[in-house]
Amino acid sequence: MKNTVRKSVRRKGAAITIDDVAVLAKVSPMTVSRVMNGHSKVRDATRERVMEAVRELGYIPNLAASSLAAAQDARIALIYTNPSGGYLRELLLGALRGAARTAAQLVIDNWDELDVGAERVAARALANSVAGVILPPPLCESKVVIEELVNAGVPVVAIAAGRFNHDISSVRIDDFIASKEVTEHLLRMGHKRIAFIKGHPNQTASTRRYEGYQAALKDAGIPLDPALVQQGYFTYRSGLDTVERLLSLRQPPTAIFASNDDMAAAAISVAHRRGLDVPRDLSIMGFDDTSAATTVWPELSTVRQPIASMADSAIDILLRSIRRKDNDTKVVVDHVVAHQLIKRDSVAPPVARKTRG
Amino acid sequence: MKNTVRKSVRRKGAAITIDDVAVLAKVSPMTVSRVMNGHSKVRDATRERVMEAVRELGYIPNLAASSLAAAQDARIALIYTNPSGGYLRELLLGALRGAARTAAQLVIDNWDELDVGAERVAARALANSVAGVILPPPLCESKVVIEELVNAGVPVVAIAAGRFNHDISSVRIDDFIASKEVTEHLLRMGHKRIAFIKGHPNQTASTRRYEGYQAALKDAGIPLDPALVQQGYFTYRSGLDTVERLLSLRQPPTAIFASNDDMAAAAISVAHRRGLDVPRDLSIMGFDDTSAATTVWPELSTVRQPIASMADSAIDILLRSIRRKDNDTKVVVDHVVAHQLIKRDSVAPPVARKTRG
DNA sequence: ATGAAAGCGCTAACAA
DNA sequence: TTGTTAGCGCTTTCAT
Repeated sequence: MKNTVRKSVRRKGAAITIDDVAVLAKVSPMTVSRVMNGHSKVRDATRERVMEAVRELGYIPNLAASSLAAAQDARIALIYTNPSGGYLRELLLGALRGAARTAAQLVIDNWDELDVGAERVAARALANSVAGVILPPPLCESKVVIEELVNAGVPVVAIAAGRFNHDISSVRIDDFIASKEVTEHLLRMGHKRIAFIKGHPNQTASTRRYEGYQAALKDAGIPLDPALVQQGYFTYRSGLDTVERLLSLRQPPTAIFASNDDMAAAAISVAHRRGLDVPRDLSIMGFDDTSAATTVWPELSTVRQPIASMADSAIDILLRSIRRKDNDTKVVVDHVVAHQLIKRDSVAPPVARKTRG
Repeated sequence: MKNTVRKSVRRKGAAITIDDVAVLAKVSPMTVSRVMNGHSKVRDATRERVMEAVRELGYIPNLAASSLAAAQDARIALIYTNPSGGYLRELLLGALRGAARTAAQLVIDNWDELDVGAERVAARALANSVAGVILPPPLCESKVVIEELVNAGVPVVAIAAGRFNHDISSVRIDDFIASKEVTEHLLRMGHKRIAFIKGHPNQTASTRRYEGYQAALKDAGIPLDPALVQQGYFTYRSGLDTVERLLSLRQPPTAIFASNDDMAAAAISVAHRRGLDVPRDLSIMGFDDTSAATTVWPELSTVRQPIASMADSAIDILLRSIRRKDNDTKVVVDHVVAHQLIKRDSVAPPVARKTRG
């Protein structure tokens, strides 16, 4: 019949704290803290004892307390525009995971309706309220936003920006190589007339992907046919329009490489409406491997860009430079991660066609 | 030339704290706290002064500190399986917003690969590590998961469960009414042969939607044709198969009502492949209004289920019952929110058809 | 209506 | 290698 020791006037929950563990393991709370955080300077025997107590009590550290104490509670913003399809979902999932892992506080915001002036104002306000910012395209290429943020000394990481901009850190794949590989894959299947649907012109990644396509053709000794290159905008709608045009050509392509999955999905739709079989009559490839790629029939061959883990990494990078903030060295890194060619069902060798005339 | 008062050995950032505001506003930190939290007992003049200081300093409260002090730092889990399309994205966005608003700590997890035994184990572990759980379908109908969680006394809220289960709270729309309205919309347009694609049989919402369809037909005096009712599974793929069957009927439907947007999108795809124009030759309606609805052409008429704000509400409900945990009264609520019929381009009156024979 | 004191659970710095 | 002390920024309780 032991009395509950009321340590204080307050104390709400009966949650297990570091002190409980410390008592059971017969060490100081500090040692428990060290064990939990993987600090090396703890004797193995001690560590074992602590872990045992942790397990027995089902102890889970209070993130709020630890961030507060460690002054590590960084507020990180993820600002997006154009919530294009599965892209945002991946982004969120990754950022969330990173935030949970590091006890960072994630602030998500949408700046869809902002003009340049409003963007500047918003960026300035943002700079005052967060310790770091994650910028997916197309925001990661907004001069005013970056300028405001950088001037305010807020570390920024651009996700999937297409290229490294030395002002801010970036996490990206090599869009050029990836795109080249896609084209080469199509080439290897025997395609000669490969159309390309460009992405939104305001994004560098679009350019890089186009360059990859060009490079592959050049390597293969195939001249680029301007009629086969169409300007898209990463939207499903723009895919619809451009593919219409492509398939109305007197000499239509046997394969279409769209700069993202949404436009590739649109290509399938148009092909079907015209009575074409995919991939028999027309091969189609996308880019990104978002959920759109597997929500169409046939499923899209595409390039996997690991958005989620890229967002996760972005948080690490941000946190590193936030904590180093005392030093005067500005840390800007360019983190290039591996992409992966995903072969599904939207690509096949071209069938021999009756030639006109 | 005043000296910086180094309050302590530590102190990392130069973040603005409640004390800074208090000094500027010439009040105690406590009053600032009250103003920030909207407590009523503050004189208007005082409140004004504080707000002024807050604005001038750009003060933003430290969530970690406030949750710690208020002992309000609840860890809330959102467990999902079947990351079906835009659904998860909405869910995340809403939950995130709610978590940020309330300083709850969100834990996201995927239980896709778990069998019943593993689910039970996972649920038990979960019960020990979080203060509340949000369960979207189909998990919100898992007997073992709910049982473990409820037995452990962890408050749970089911999102979009289709009906209220008195063991746990729920946030949902009225699937029956919504579905009835969809069918009535189709009926009003003049359709008589309306096919229905059921959702996954393991989800009550599927049943409710089917019942709404039946009720509308009955009210209109139209007998239900079993051939027009197909079993789907909420996946794009299942939509493909069922619509194939539907359109191969000797007397095909003039309209298809799919239990979610993914299957409706599949319907469009199949229609196009068969050379049918949507909506001229075939009207199609979806359900949920996820991103899939606007990532197809023509854009889908559908029912908007406000998943994001439902997730947001779920956090409130959870928090309320977590804080009330001291009391012995268990709080279980059924929160039904409004849905909305969204008319876009996939529905039109049926064209007169040549009758056979 | 406002303030003072105390402490939420944890960890950085320093000491031993 | 381990413990002690002080305090992160905020809100509770209690006093005024």
